[in-house]
Amino acid sequence: MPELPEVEIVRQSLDKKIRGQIIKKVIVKNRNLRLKVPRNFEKNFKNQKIVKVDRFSKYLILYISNKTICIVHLGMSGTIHILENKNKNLITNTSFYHSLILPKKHNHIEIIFENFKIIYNDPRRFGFFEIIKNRQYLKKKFYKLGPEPLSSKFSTIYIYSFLNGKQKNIKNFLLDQNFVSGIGNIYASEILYLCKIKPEKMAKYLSKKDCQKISINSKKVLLRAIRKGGSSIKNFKNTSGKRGSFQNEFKVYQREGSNCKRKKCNGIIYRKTISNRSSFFCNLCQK
DNA sequence: AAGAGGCCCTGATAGC
DNA sequence: TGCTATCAGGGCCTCT
Repeated sequence: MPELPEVEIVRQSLDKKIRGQIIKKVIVKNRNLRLKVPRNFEKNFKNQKIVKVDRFSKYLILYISNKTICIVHLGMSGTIHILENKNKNLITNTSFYHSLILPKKHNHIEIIFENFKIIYNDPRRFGFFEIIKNRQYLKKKFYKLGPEPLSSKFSTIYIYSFLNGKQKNIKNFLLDQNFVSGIGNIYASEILYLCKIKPEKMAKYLSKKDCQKISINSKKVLLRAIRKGGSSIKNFKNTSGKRGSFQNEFKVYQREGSNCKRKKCNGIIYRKTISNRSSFFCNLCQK
């Protein structure tokens, strides 16, 4: 569910809240996430300090004082909530993913600190928590993934040479984490709109200029989304104004049947299923 | 090797 | 009201 900007917003608020804090206890209520939560998971955290909350692509990386690393992936429906001790009903709303009311079901993991606890909620259970004992393994795990779209490695040359001769549409490539890591279904559509490239265009037909547009617009869209606090699609009940607002700026995503936002374009936004995922695009200005 | 498709899971919504 | 079908922001595995 969350793409790079949303995970980054969670990272920022989580780091602010738990960096330097000591974990009193961990409770796992359901181990059946996408990866089975291991038996020694709780023990690994007890009385340890959170050194830092980092991120690569859509993965959160928790550095623990005992030199282990906890990787968290939110999957499609994972959310993190912060529950303060003083007032059992108060949930700190530090990012768009935090609702003021804790969901009743699917609260799978609790990490308890002295004055508050963080709760991992995930109805679909596509997310996971993984403990990593050495950094070499972490490197190995991320090594096979493509560069982040925000990094300088995601350059015109990289894109052009990677896609050279590839018999697959560009939309699929933007979702392919081995090509570029962190873009998901919403931002893939938004990026291609800004590039004026239709999602079904075969990668091998992209010019260098197209690749340059992809490099530039990926950064542009994602950075703006981060500044706007990410995109909040689900309407949480009783959330404060701290939800993300990038959904208000979508040019194509979920705008099927609406007019193209480009001033001189009379196009209509279409939705088409490509490889089992929805793609949104303007029928006129994206070629 | 590259590319297509199925699958993991629950919940919200639309249509009959 | 209650059924069924479809869709949802991800990523892995298998088959060709």
